[in-house]
Amino acid sequence: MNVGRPREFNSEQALDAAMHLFWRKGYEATSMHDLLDTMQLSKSSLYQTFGNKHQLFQYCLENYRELITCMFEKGLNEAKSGKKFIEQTFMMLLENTEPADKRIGCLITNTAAEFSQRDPDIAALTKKGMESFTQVFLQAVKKAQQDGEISPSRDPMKLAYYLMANVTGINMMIKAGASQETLQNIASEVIASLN
Amino acid sequence: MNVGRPREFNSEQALDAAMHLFWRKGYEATSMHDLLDTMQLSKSSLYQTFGNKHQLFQYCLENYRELITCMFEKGLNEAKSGKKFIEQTFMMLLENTEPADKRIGCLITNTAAEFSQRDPDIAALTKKGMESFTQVFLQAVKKAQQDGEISPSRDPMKLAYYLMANVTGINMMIKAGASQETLQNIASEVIASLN
DNA sequence: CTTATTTTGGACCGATTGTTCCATTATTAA
DNA sequence: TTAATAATGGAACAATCGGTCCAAAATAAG
Repeated sequence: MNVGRPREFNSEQALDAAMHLFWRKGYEATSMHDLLDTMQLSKSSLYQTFGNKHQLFQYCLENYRELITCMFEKGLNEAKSGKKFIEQTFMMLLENTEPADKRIGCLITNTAAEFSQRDPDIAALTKKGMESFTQVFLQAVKKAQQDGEISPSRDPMKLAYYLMANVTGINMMIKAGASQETLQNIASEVIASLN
Repeated sequence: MNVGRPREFNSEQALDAAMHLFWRKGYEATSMHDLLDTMQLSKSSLYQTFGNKHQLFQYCLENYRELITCMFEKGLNEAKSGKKFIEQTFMMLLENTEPADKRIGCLITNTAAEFSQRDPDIAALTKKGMESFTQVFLQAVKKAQQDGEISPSRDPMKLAYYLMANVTGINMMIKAGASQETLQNIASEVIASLN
Protein backbone atom coordinates (compact mmCIF):
# COMPACT_ATOMS: atom_id res chain seq x y z
CA MET A 1 0.00 0.00 0.00
CA ASN A 2 0.96 3.66 0.35
CA VAL A 3 4.20 3.69 2.21
CA GLY A 4 5.38 6.69 4.21
CA ARG A 5 3.56 9.32 6.21
CA PRO A 6 0.06 9.92 4.87
CA ARG A 7 -1.07 13.28 3.55
CA GLU A 8 -3.02 15.47 5.91
CA PHE A 9 -4.72 17.40 3.13
CA ASN A 10 -6.79 16.64 0.05
CA SER A 11 -4.89 17.85 -3.00
CA GLU A 12 -8.02 18.41 -5.09
CA GLN A 13 -9.64 20.47 -2.37
CA ALA A 14 -6.41 22.41 -1.89
CA LEU A 15 -6.16 23.13 -5.60
CA ASP A 16 -9.78 24.23 -5.66
CA ALA A 17 -9.16 26.60 -2.75
CA ALA A 18 -6.11 28.05 -4.49
CA MET A 19 -8.11 28.50 -7.69
CA HIS A 20 -10.80 30.49 -5.94
CA LEU A 21 -8.20 32.65 -4.21
CA PHE A 22 -6.39 33.46 -7.46
CA TRP A 23 -9.76 34.05 -9.07
CA ARG A 24 -10.66 36.62 -6.46
CA LYS A 25 -7.32 38.33 -5.93
CA GLY A 26 -5.28 37.74 -9.06
CA TYR A 27 -1.79 36.28 -9.27
CA GLU A 28 0.52 39.04 -8.05
CA ALA A 29 -1.76 40.13 -5.22
CA THR A 30 -1.93 36.59 -3.86
CA SER A 31 1.01 35.74 -1.59
CA MET A 32 2.28 32.33 -0.64
CA HIS A 33 1.16 33.12 2.89
CA ASP A 34 -2.39 33.70 1.59
CA LEU A 35 -2.26 30.42 -0.28
CA LEU A 36 -1.01 28.40 2.68
CA ASP A 37 -3.72 29.87 4.85
CA THR A 38 -6.46 29.12 2.35
CA MET A 39 -5.25 25.74 1.16
CA GLN A 40 -4.54 24.61 4.71
CA LEU A 41 -1.25 22.88 4.15
CA SER A 42 2.36 23.51 5.01
CA LYS A 43 4.89 25.27 2.86
CA SER A 44 6.79 22.04 2.28
CA SER A 45 3.65 20.24 1.19
CA LEU A 46 2.71 22.96 -1.23
CA TYR A 47 6.11 23.05 -2.91
CA GLN A 48 6.35 19.27 -3.00
CA THR A 49 2.88 18.82 -4.47
CA PHE A 50 2.52 21.79 -6.80
CA GLY A 51 6.07 22.85 -7.57
CA ASN A 52 5.93 26.59 -6.96
CA LYS A 53 3.54 29.52 -7.11
CA HIS A 54 3.76 29.85 -10.87
CA GLN A 55 3.13 26.16 -11.53
CA LEU A 56 0.31 26.10 -9.00
CA PHE A 57 -1.29 28.99 -10.85
CA GLN A 58 -1.10 27.10 -14.12
CA TYR A 59 -2.77 24.08 -12.50
CA CYS A 60 -5.49 26.42 -11.27
CA LEU A 61 -6.04 27.85 -14.73
CA GLU A 62 -6.45 24.40 -16.24
CA ASN A 63 -8.69 23.34 -13.38
CA TYR A 64 -10.85 26.39 -13.93
CA ARG A 65 -11.06 25.87 -17.67
CA GLU A 66 -12.22 22.27 -17.24
CA LEU A 67 -14.65 23.19 -14.49
CA ILE A 68 -16.34 25.99 -16.41
CA THR A 69 -16.34 24.11 -19.71
CA CYS A 70 -18.00 21.06 -18.12
CA MET A 71 -20.53 23.23 -16.35
CA PHE A 72 -21.40 24.97 -19.61
CA GLU A 73 -21.61 21.74 -21.57
CA LYS A 74 -23.88 20.27 -18.94
CA GLY A 75 -26.06 23.38 -19.07
CA LEU A 76 -26.24 23.18 -22.84
CA ASN A 77 -27.22 19.52 -22.80
CA GLU A 78 -29.95 20.14 -20.25
CA ALA A 79 -31.28 23.30 -21.93
CA LYS A 80 -34.56 23.13 -23.80
CA SER A 81 -33.05 24.84 -26.84
CA GLY A 82 -29.87 26.47 -28.03
CA LYS A 83 -31.21 29.97 -27.59
CA LYS A 84 -32.56 29.15 -24.14
CA PHE A 85 -29.07 28.13 -23.10
CA ILE A 86 -27.61 31.37 -24.40
CA GLU A 87 -30.26 33.37 -22.57
CA GLN A 88 -29.61 31.43 -19.38
CA THR A 89 -25.90 32.09 -19.67
CA PHE A 90 -26.43 35.83 -19.83
CA MET A 91 -28.95 35.70 -16.99
CA MET A 92 -26.40 33.86 -14.86
CA LEU A 93 -23.87 36.62 -15.52
CA LEU A 94 -26.28 39.27 -14.26
CA GLU A 95 -26.60 37.52 -10.92
CA ASN A 96 -23.00 38.44 -10.08
CA THR A 97 -23.41 42.19 -9.79
CA GLU A 98 -24.28 42.43 -6.08
CA PRO A 99 -22.80 42.28 -3.53
CA ALA A 100 -19.38 43.57 -4.52
CA ASP A 101 -17.55 40.42 -3.49
CA LYS A 102 -19.35 38.47 -6.21
CA ARG A 103 -17.75 40.61 -8.92
CA ILE A 104 -14.80 38.35 -9.50
CA GLY A 105 -15.38 37.94 -13.22
CA CYS A 106 -13.73 35.08 -15.10
CA LEU A 107 -10.34 33.71 -14.07
CA ILE A 108 -9.23 33.27 -17.68
CA THR A 109 -10.18 36.84 -18.57
CA ASN A 110 -8.69 38.26 -15.39
CA THR A 111 -5.49 36.41 -16.11
CA ALA A 112 -5.35 37.62 -19.70
CA ALA A 113 -5.69 41.15 -18.37
CA GLU A 114 -3.09 40.73 -15.67
CA PHE A 115 -0.21 39.20 -17.57
CA SER A 116 -0.76 37.72 -20.96
CA GLN A 117 1.69 40.45 -21.90
CA ARG A 118 4.76 39.07 -20.16
CA ASP A 119 4.34 35.31 -19.88
CA PRO A 120 3.97 33.13 -22.99
CA ASP A 121 3.05 30.02 -20.97
CA ILE A 122 0.20 31.76 -19.23
CA ALA A 123 -0.83 33.47 -22.47
CA ALA A 124 -1.16 30.06 -24.10
CA LEU A 125 -3.47 28.93 -21.31
CA THR A 126 -5.72 31.97 -21.59
CA LYS A 127 -5.97 31.40 -25.33
CA LYS A 128 -6.82 27.77 -24.76
CA GLY A 129 -9.44 28.72 -22.19
CA MET A 130 -11.07 31.22 -24.49
CA GLU A 131 -11.20 28.65 -27.27
CA SER A 132 -12.79 26.06 -24.98
CA PHE A 133 -15.54 28.43 -23.97
CA THR A 134 -16.08 29.49 -27.58
CA GLN A 135 -16.59 25.86 -28.56
CA VAL A 136 -19.54 25.62 -26.19
CA PHE A 137 -21.11 28.72 -27.70
CA LEU A 138 -20.50 27.26 -31.15
CA GLN A 139 -22.45 24.14 -30.21
CA ALA A 140 -25.17 26.31 -28.70
CA VAL A 141 -25.54 28.38 -31.87
CA LYS A 142 -25.66 25.27 -34.05
CA LYS A 143 -28.30 23.81 -31.78
CA ALA A 144 -30.28 27.03 -31.98
CA GLN A 145 -30.07 26.87 -35.76
CA GLN A 146 -31.34 23.30 -35.71
CA ASP A 147 -34.12 24.43 -33.41
CA GLY A 148 -35.05 27.13 -35.91
CA GLU A 149 -34.20 29.95 -33.51
CA ILE A 150 -31.33 31.36 -35.53
CA SER A 151 -31.22 31.57 -39.32
CA PRO A 152 -29.07 28.80 -40.84
CA SER A 153 -27.58 31.43 -43.15
CA ARG A 154 -25.63 32.99 -40.31
CA ASP A 155 -22.08 31.81 -39.68
CA PRO A 156 -22.18 29.92 -36.34
CA MET A 157 -18.50 30.48 -35.63
CA LYS A 158 -18.84 34.23 -36.07
CA LEU A 159 -21.78 34.24 -33.70
CA ALA A 160 -19.91 32.11 -31.17
CA TYR A 161 -17.06 34.62 -31.03
CA TYR A 162 -19.55 37.46 -30.92
CA LEU A 163 -21.18 35.88 -27.88
CA MET A 164 -17.80 35.37 -26.26
CA ALA A 165 -16.95 39.03 -26.74
CA ASN A 166 -20.18 40.08 -25.10
CA VAL A 167 -19.92 37.68 -22.19
CA THR A 168 -16.35 38.85 -21.63
CA GLY A 169 -17.35 42.49 -21.97
CA ILE A 170 -20.22 42.14 -19.52
CA ASN A 171 -17.97 40.33 -17.07
CA MET A 172 -15.52 43.20 -17.23
CA MET A 173 -18.22 45.84 -16.91
CA ILE A 174 -19.46 44.09 -13.79
CA LYS A 175 -15.98 44.53 -12.34
CA ALA A 176 -15.93 48.14 -13.46
CA GLY A 177 -19.09 48.72 -11.42
CA ALA A 178 -21.86 48.79 -14.04
CA SER A 179 -25.40 48.44 -12.70
CA GLN A 180 -27.49 45.33 -13.18
CA GLU A 181 -29.96 47.35 -15.24
CA THR A 182 -27.21 48.42 -17.61
CA LEU A 183 -26.04 44.87 -18.07
CA GLN A 184 -29.62 43.69 -18.53
CA ASN A 185 -29.92 46.16 -21.38
CA ILE A 186 -26.77 44.88 -23.01
CA ALA A 187 -27.87 41.28 -22.70
CA SER A 188 -31.25 42.01 -24.25
CA GLU A 189 -29.57 43.75 -27.20
CA VAL A 190 -27.38 40.71 -27.76
CA ILE A 191 -30.25 38.24 -27.50
CA ALA A 192 -32.33 40.37 -29.84
CA SER A 193 -29.54 40.38 -32.39
CA LEU A 194 -29.69 36.58 -32.62
CA ASN A 195 -32.25 35.67 -35.25
CA MET B 1 9.54 83.79 -9.13
CA ASN B 2 10.07 80.11 -8.31
CA VAL B 3 12.39 80.03 -5.37
CA GLY B 4 14.52 77.02 -4.55
CA ARG B 5 16.26 74.47 -6.69
CA PRO B 6 14.49 74.00 -10.03
CA ARG B 7 13.02 70.66 -11.06
CA GLU B 8 15.12 68.52 -13.31
CA PHE B 9 12.12 66.66 -14.71
CA ASN B 10 8.83 67.51 -16.39
CA SER B 11 6.01 66.31 -14.17
CA GLU B 12 3.55 65.84 -17.03
CA GLN B 13 6.04 63.78 -19.02
CA ALA B 14 6.84 61.75 -15.91
CA LEU B 15 3.16 61.09 -15.24
CA ASP B 16 2.67 60.09 -18.85
CA ALA B 17 5.57 57.65 -18.65
CA ALA B 18 4.19 56.15 -15.44
CA MET B 19 0.77 55.80 -17.05
CA HIS B 20 2.15 53.85 -19.98
CA LEU B 21 4.13 51.61 -17.66
CA PHE B 22 1.09 50.80 -15.49
CA TRP B 23 -0.93 50.32 -18.66
CA ARG B 24 1.50 47.74 -19.92
CA LYS B 25 2.39 45.93 -16.70
CA GLY B 26 -0.48 46.52 -14.29
CA TYR B 27 -0.21 47.91 -10.77
CA GLU B 28 1.22 45.07 -8.70
CA ALA B 29 3.72 43.98 -11.32
CA THR B 30 5.12 47.51 -11.57
CA SER B 31 7.75 48.25 -8.91
CA MET B 32 8.92 51.62 -7.69
CA HIS B 33 12.26 50.78 -9.24
CA ASP B 34 10.54 50.30 -12.61
CA LEU B 35 8.77 53.61 -12.19
CA LEU B 36 11.91 55.54 -11.26
CA ASP B 37 13.70 54.10 -14.26
CA THR B 38 10.91 54.98 -16.64
CA MET B 39 9.94 58.33 -15.21
CA GLN B 40 13.56 59.40 -14.90
CA LEU B 41 13.43 61.09 -11.54
CA SER B 42 14.73 60.35 -8.08
CA LYS B 43 12.86 58.52 -5.37
CA SER B 44 12.56 61.70 -3.33
CA SER B 45 11.16 63.63 -6.24
CA LEU B 46 8.56 60.98 -6.96
CA TYR B 47 7.31 60.85 -3.39
CA GLN B 48 7.34 64.63 -3.05
CA THR B 49 5.47 65.18 -6.31
CA PHE B 50 3.05 62.24 -6.47
CA GLY B 51 2.70 61.09 -2.85
CA ASN B 52 3.22 57.37 -3.17
CA LYS B 53 2.72 54.50 -5.60
CA HIS B 54 -1.00 54.24 -4.93
CA GLN B 55 -1.65 57.94 -5.40
CA LEU B 56 0.50 58.01 -8.49
CA PHE B 57 -1.57 55.20 -9.92
CA GLN B 58 -4.75 57.14 -9.30
CA TYR B 59 -3.28 60.17 -11.07
CA CYS B 60 -2.43 57.88 -13.98
CA LEU B 61 -5.97 56.52 -14.15
CA GLU B 62 -7.44 60.00 -14.31
CA ASN B 63 -4.85 61.07 -16.84
CA TYR B 64 -5.71 58.07 -18.99
CA ARG B 65 -9.44 58.67 -18.72
CA GLU B 66 -9.07 62.27 -19.85
CA LEU B 67 -6.65 61.38 -22.62
CA ILE B 68 -8.82 58.67 -24.14
CA THR B 69 -12.05 60.58 -23.70
CA CYS B 70 -10.61 63.64 -25.45
CA MET B 71 -9.19 61.51 -28.23
CA PHE B 72 -12.57 59.84 -28.76
CA GLU B 73 -14.47 63.12 -28.66
CA LYS B 74 -12.11 64.60 -31.20
CA GLY B 75 -12.54 61.54 -33.40
CA LEU B 76 -16.30 61.81 -33.15
CA ASN B 77 -16.31 65.49 -34.05
CA GLU B 78 -14.12 64.89 -37.06
CA ALA B 79 -16.02 61.80 -38.24
CA LYS B 80 -18.24 62.07 -41.28
CA SER B 81 -21.11 60.39 -39.47
CA GLY B 82 -21.95 58.70 -36.19
CA LYS B 83 -21.74 55.24 -37.64
CA LYS B 84 -18.47 56.02 -39.39
CA PHE B 85 -16.98 56.95 -36.02
CA ILE B 86 -18.18 53.69 -34.49
CA GLU B 87 -16.72 51.72 -37.36
CA GLN B 88 -13.44 53.58 -37.06
CA THR B 89 -13.30 52.84 -33.37
CA PHE B 90 -13.60 49.12 -33.96
CA MET B 91 -11.07 49.25 -36.79
CA MET B 92 -8.62 50.98 -34.47
CA LEU B 93 -9.04 48.19 -31.96
CA LEU B 94 -8.14 45.57 -34.53
CA GLU B 95 -4.82 47.27 -35.22
CA ASN B 96 -3.57 46.26 -31.77
CA THR B 97 -3.42 42.52 -32.29
CA GLU B 98 0.15 42.23 -33.61
CA PRO B 99 2.85 42.28 -32.44
CA ALA B 100 2.25 40.92 -28.96
CA ASP B 101 3.57 44.01 -27.19
CA LYS B 102 0.69 46.06 -28.61
CA ARG B 103 -1.86 43.95 -26.76
CA ILE B 104 -2.03 46.15 -23.70
CA GLY B 105 -5.80 46.62 -23.80
CA CYS B 106 -7.40 49.49 -21.90
CA LEU B 107 -5.94 50.77 -18.64
CA ILE B 108 -9.38 51.24 -17.09
CA THR B 109 -10.46 47.73 -18.00
CA ASN B 110 -7.16 46.20 -16.94
CA THR B 111 -7.46 47.98 -13.62
CA ALA B 112 -11.03 46.85 -13.08
CA ALA B 113 -9.84 43.31 -13.66
CA GLU B 114 -6.84 43.61 -11.39
CA PHE B 115 -8.34 45.10 -8.28
CA SER B 116 -11.75 46.67 -8.38
CA GLN B 117 -12.43 43.90 -5.90
CA ARG B 118 -10.32 45.16 -3.05
CA ASP B 119 -9.99 48.93 -3.41
CA PRO B 120 -13.07 51.18 -3.35
CA ASP B 121 -11.11 54.26 -4.44
CA ILE B 122 -9.76 52.56 -7.51
CA ALA B 123 -13.14 50.93 -8.19
CA ALA B 124 -14.73 54.38 -8.24
CA LEU B 125 -12.21 55.52 -10.84
CA THR B 126 -12.81 52.54 -13.12
CA LYS B 127 -16.55 53.18 -12.90
CA LYS B 128 -16.01 56.83 -13.73
CA GLY B 129 -13.79 55.88 -16.65
CA MET B 130 -16.32 53.47 -18.05
CA GLU B 131 -19.04 56.09 -17.81
CA SER B 132 -16.90 58.67 -19.59
CA PHE B 133 -16.28 56.34 -22.49
CA THR B 134 -19.94 55.36 -22.64
CA GLN B 135 -20.90 59.03 -22.95
CA VAL B 136 -18.90 59.30 -26.15
CA PHE B 137 -20.65 56.27 -27.60
CA LEU B 138 -23.96 57.78 -26.55
CA GLN B 139 -23.19 60.91 -28.53
CA ALA B 140 -22.06 58.78 -31.45
CA VAL B 141 -25.31 56.78 -31.49
CA LYS B 142 -27.40 59.93 -31.28
CA LYS B 143 -25.43 61.40 -34.14
CA ALA B 144 -25.94 58.24 -36.15
CA GLN B 145 -29.66 58.47 -35.50
CA GLN B 146 -29.68 62.07 -36.69
CA ASP B 147 -27.74 60.96 -39.74
CA GLY B 148 -30.42 58.33 -40.41
CA GLU B 149 -27.99 55.44 -39.94
CA ILE B 150 -29.68 54.00 -36.86
CA SER B 151 -33.43 53.88 -36.31
CA PRO B 152 -34.63 56.62 -33.93
CA SER B 153 -36.82 54.02 -32.24
CA ARG B 154 -33.79 52.36 -30.67
CA ASP B 155 -32.72 53.44 -27.19
CA PRO B 156 -29.38 55.24 -27.67
CA MET B 157 -28.25 54.60 -24.09
CA LYS B 158 -28.80 50.87 -24.45
CA LEU B 159 -26.80 50.86 -27.66
CA ALA B 160 -24.03 52.91 -26.06
CA TYR B 161 -23.60 50.33 -23.30
CA TYR B 162 -23.86 47.55 -25.85
CA LEU B 163 -20.99 49.10 -27.80
CA MET B 164 -18.96 49.50 -24.61
CA ALA B 165 -19.42 45.84 -23.79
CA ASN B 166 -18.20 44.82 -27.22
CA VAL B 167 -15.22 47.16 -27.26
CA THR B 168 -14.27 45.91 -23.81
CA GLY B 169 -14.81 42.31 -24.83
CA ILE B 170 -12.72 42.66 -27.96
CA ASN B 171 -9.97 44.37 -25.99
CA MET B 172 -9.90 41.44 -23.59
CA MET B 173 -9.97 38.86 -26.36
CA ILE B 174 -6.97 40.58 -27.93
CA LYS B 175 -5.13 40.05 -24.64
CA ALA B 176 -6.33 36.45 -24.55
CA GLY B 177 -4.70 35.89 -27.93
CA ALA B 178 -7.62 35.97 -30.37
CA SER B 179 -6.68 36.34 -34.03
CA GLN B 180 -7.34 39.51 -35.98
CA GLU B 181 -9.72 37.61 -38.24
CA THR B 182 -11.79 36.51 -35.25
CA LEU B 183 -12.01 40.05 -33.97
CA GLN B 184 -12.86 41.31 -37.43
CA ASN B 185 -15.79 38.91 -37.44
CA ILE B 186 -17.01 40.15 -34.10
CA ALA B 187 -16.75 43.77 -35.15
CA SER B 188 -18.71 43.15 -38.35
CA GLU B 189 -21.47 41.43 -36.36
CA VAL B 190 -21.71 44.42 -34.06
CA ILE B 191 -21.73 46.95 -36.89
CA ALA B 192 -24.35 44.91 -38.72
CA SER B 193 -26.56 44.90 -35.65
CA LEU B 194 -26.71 48.70 -35.69
CA ASN B 195 -29.59 49.72 -37.89
C1' DC C 1 11.79 -3.49 16.50
C1' DT C 2 14.07 -1.89 12.50
C1' DT C 3 14.20 0.05 8.05
C1' DA C 4 12.46 2.46 4.19
C1' DT C 5 9.52 5.98 2.60
C1' DT C 6 6.87 10.03 2.58
C1' DT C 7 4.93 14.17 4.70
C1' DT C 8 5.17 17.90 7.86
C1' DG C 9 6.73 22.03 10.50
C1' DG C 10 9.59 25.62 10.73
C1' DA C 11 13.99 27.85 10.74
C1' DC C 12 16.42 30.24 7.47
C1' DC C 13 17.73 32.45 3.05
C1' DG C 14 18.77 36.40 -0.11
C1' DA C 15 16.22 39.52 -2.74
C1' DT C 16 12.92 42.87 -3.25
C1' DT C 17 9.07 45.54 -1.63
C1' DG C 18 7.40 50.52 -0.67
C1' DT C 19 8.76 54.18 2.19
C1' DT C 20 11.30 57.57 5.23
C1' DC C 21 14.85 60.60 6.28
C1' DC C 22 18.57 63.76 5.86
C1' DA C 23 22.57 65.92 4.13
C1' DT C 24 23.72 68.07 -0.21
C1' DT C 25 22.81 70.89 -4.14
C1' DA C 26 20.79 74.57 -6.69
C1' DT C 27 18.13 78.33 -7.06
C1' DT C 28 15.81 83.19 -5.70
C1' DA C 29 15.21 87.06 -2.62
C1' DA C 30 17.07 90.27 0.54
C1' DT D 1 27.11 87.53 0.81
C1' DT D 2 23.65 85.66 3.37
C1' DA D 3 19.24 83.59 4.18
C1' DA D 4 15.29 81.17 2.67
C1' DT D 5 13.36 77.74 -0.13
C1' DA D 6 12.86 73.73 -2.82
C1' DA D 7 14.69 69.55 -5.28
C1' DT D 8 17.98 65.81 -5.43
C1' DG D 9 20.64 61.57 -4.31
C1' DG D 10 21.21 57.92 -1.64
C1' DA D 11 21.63 55.58 2.73
C1' DA D 12 18.75 53.12 5.64
C1' DC D 13 14.36 50.99 7.11
C1' DA D 14 11.17 47.27 8.46
C1' DA D 15 8.32 44.17 6.17
C1' DT D 16 7.37 40.95 2.99
C1' DC D 17 8.40 38.27 -1.03
C1' DG D 18 9.04 33.36 -3.02
C1' DG D 19 11.86 29.58 -2.10
C1' DT D 20 15.18 26.02 0.17
C1' DC D 21 16.54 22.85 3.49
C1' DC D 22 16.51 19.55 7.10
C1' DA D 23 15.24 17.38 11.28
C1' DA D 24 11.04 15.41 13.17
C1' DA D 25 6.91 12.77 12.60
C1' DA D 26 4.03 9.21 10.77
C1' DT D 27 3.10 5.47 8.22
C1' DA D 28 4.00 0.46 5.74
C1' DA D 29 6.96 -3.38 4.90
C1' DG D 30 10.25 -6.76 6.45
